[in-house]
Amino acid sequence: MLVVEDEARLAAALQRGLQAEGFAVDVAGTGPAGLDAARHGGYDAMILDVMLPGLSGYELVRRLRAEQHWLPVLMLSAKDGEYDQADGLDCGADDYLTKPFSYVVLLARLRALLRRGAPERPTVLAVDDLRLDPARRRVTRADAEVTLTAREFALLDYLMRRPGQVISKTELLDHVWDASLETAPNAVEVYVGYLRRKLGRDRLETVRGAGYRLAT
Amino acid sequence: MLVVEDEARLAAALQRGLQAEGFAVDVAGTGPAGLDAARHGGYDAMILDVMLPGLSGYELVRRLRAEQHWLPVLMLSAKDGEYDQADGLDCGADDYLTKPFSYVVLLARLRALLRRGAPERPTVLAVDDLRLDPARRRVTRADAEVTLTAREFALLDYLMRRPGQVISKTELLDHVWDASLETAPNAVEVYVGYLRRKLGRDRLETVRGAGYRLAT
DNA sequence: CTCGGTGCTGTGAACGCGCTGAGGACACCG
DNA sequence: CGGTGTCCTCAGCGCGTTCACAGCACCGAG
Repeated sequence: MLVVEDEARLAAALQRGLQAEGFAVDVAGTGPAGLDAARHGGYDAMILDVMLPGLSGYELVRRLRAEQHWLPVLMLSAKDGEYDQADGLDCGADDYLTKPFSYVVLLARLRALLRRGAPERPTVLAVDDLRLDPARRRVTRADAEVTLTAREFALLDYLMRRPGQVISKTELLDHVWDASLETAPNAVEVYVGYLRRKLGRDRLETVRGAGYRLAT
Repeated sequence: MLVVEDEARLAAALQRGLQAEGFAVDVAGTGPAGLDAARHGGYDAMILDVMLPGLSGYELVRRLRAEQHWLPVLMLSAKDGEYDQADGLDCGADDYLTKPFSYVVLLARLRALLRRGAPERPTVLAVDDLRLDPARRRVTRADAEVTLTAREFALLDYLMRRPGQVISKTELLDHVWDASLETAPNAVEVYVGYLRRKLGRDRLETVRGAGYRLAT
C-alpha cells in the first residue's frame, strides 16, 4: 500500500493501522515523491491526499493515468463539496473519502478497491499438443503433465515463443542462460537432450550448423 | 444501467437523469425483480437501494456475487452509519452512497465504476476447502477455523488471489513485506513453512527456482 | 570408404536452493 | 516486571539441479 499524505500524524496513524491489518505500507510526504513511488509500481493500491506540497492529488492521479498506470487510487480530502468529489473521481481516482473519515469505512472501501482490477492474463503458449502456461509454470503434452526443472522450462519457453523458427545455440545461451556467466558451450545440447527425453524425440529438430527448431 | 429502487419518485428521477446522460436505463421495484434482471446480464452497472421489498440490497449483492456475476454495483442507502457502509461494501458492492446524495457525485462515482469495468473478485476467497474472508480476517479449512498471525494471513491472502499461479519469492517479499524494510531473503520460506504446518503439507507447492503455487 | 567436425549422452561432482529448528528482539498484556 | 506471542535471523543439512567432461554416434565432404 502506498500512502501519500503530508500531515505527519495522519500518515503515521494510517501506516500503523494498515500495517496492523497486514498491509505492507510505504509513505510519501509530497506530491512529487508520491508520483515517483507510484510510478515505480509494486503497489496494490494508493491512498492519496488532495492537498499536497509540490503537486496536488488531482494532478498526481491525472499524470499517473496519462502514463498508463492503473493502480487503484483512494482519494482523501478535507473538501466535501460535491464538485470537489466529482473532480477527484473524474481525474481518475477510483474512490473519494472526505475528512474526517471513519477508519472502518476506509478499510471497507480499500478492500472493495483491491477486489477489483486484476489483469488476468490467459497467455498460454500452445504448439501442437504441447501447452505451456508461463503464469502457472505448467507444461502438458497431450493433456499429461510434464515436470520440468527451471532451466528446462526457460529453454522450452523461449523455443515455444518462436515455433518453427531456427534459433541458434548462441542466442539460446544468451537468453536462457545468464549472459555474464561463462557456461560450457555444449550446455544447450545437454538441455535439448533433457527436453527431448521428456517431450518426445522428434519434437525438437536439430538444424546442423544453425541451431534448433521446435516442430510445429 | 439497472436501477433497483422501490420508491417510485426517486426511481423515476434517476431514470430521467441517467437517460439525459445517455444511459439506457431499466428499473426494478423489488429485490427479487432486481436480482432476476441483474442475473440476465447485459447491464454495465447497477444502482441498488438497500431497503427493498422482498430481498435487501445486501442480500441481493451477496447472491449475485455467489453466482459469479461481477457487475459493478453502486449501493444507495439512508443508513449513514459507518458499519452499514462497511457491511455493504463487504457484501460485494463497489461503492456506497448515503441518501440524500448529490446527483453530481452520483454521476461521477458511476463514471469511476464504469471506467474500472466488471472483472472483479469475490469478497470471500475460496480454493478447494480453504476459505479466506479478508473483511472478517478469518480462515477456515474444511469448515474448521484456522488461526493465523498477521503475516501468515497476508501471505495466504496474496497467494489465494492467484490460485494455481506460480508467484516468485521476490514478488511475495515486495507485496507481503514492507518494501522499505530490509528483510532476510529466506523469510518467505520460513512463513511458507508456518502455513504448511497449519494448512496441510501439500497445499503450498514449491516450484524450485521459480516460487510457490497454491494447489487448486 | 575414410575422416574431420558436429552433436548427443552417461557419469559424477559441486553447487546452491529450499527447509527446519533454535533462539533473539520486540511489542503487548495482565 | 515477567509471560506470551509474533516476527525475524541465522546456521546447518539434504537433495535436486546444474554443469563439465569424455567418449561415442552421426553427418557430410572428399
